[in-house]
Amino acid sequence: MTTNLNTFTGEFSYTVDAKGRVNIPSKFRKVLSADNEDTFVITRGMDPCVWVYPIVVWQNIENDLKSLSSLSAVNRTFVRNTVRYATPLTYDGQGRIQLTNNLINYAELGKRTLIIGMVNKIEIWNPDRLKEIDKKNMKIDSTAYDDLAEKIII
Amino acid sequence: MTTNLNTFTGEFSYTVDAKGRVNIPSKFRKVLSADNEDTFVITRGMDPCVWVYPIVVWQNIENDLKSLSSLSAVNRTFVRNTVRYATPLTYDGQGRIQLTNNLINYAELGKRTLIIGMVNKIEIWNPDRLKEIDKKNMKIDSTAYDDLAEKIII
DNA sequence: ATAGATTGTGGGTAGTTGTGGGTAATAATC
DNA sequence: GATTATTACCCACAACTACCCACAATCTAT
Repeated sequence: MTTNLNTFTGEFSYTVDAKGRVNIPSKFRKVLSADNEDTFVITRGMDPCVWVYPIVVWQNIENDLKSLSSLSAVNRTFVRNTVRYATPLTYDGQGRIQLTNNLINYAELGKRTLIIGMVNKIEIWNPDRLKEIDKKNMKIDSTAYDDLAEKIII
Repeated sequence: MTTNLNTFTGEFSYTVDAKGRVNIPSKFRKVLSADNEDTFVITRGMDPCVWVYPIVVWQNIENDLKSLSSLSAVNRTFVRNTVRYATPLTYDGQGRIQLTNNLINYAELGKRTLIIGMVNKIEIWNPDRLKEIDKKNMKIDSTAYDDLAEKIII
């Protein structure tokens, strides 16, 4: 395969079982670089969903955060809000990760979930919540997209 | 797992028992480097909470403090306030540390506490105090926060 | 088209973790 | 020096978690 490592695309439908476990799509597991050692970091997304980072991607974020001095109140708040809900975890023999109750509640996850590749991370959604957000975003002024168009050639 | 050593993330709810002991979450103990020899330094946080450093991380802070000349009154005050309440301690067979009364009073800790990983250190909070600070920080001038968010891509 | 491998889902079990309390050793007080 | 208070170490147990096995559905390859 020639796809970029640690890069995720596509949408998949999976179930959260009674123990709070979800499968990471096999396609995603296959593009993980070996130095991840089957480990992710899960945390709150900016939208009401769960964000899943390969550990090597997350470690870059951590290293950036380490450079911020706690003498500044803004820095303290930023670090706290960023890492507060972040949990590292390895997937089991069946390729599943164990979600935390905190994150299940935050993203209002039920049995059926949508798992979406977001290039450098993965999102886990309650399908209904995603539909709501999609509808809301339809109304985004298209000039916002125009700004992006200058940066990204698609 | 490949997680960074002496690096803490996540939020956990624990109890302070009648003897003033709190558990250090097992996930935190597991990422401690061996040269810590199960030892932390606890001290006053800049916010109303207790800060817990792995001893090897604290030693770096001490070294930085040594570089500050005592000719400056600001330096003297800063050094004094930083190390004044710092106490080294090891955790017991069950992974608990014994808090000092001074710090319990300062952070107004009751039975229920929140333990938060702050990357290079750990914070122990009274949940109510943290809620207050969270609320206050909502109103923080967001330009400083946005500057940070541009530097650190999450 | 069929056999074999892979993948998603469910459940059981043994070990770990959080919490409480007890006892011995140490320190403090009179 | 005797008594009390404080601290350190050990044991117990319930709740939880990680790991293992099972199996049906899907995909792959010959």
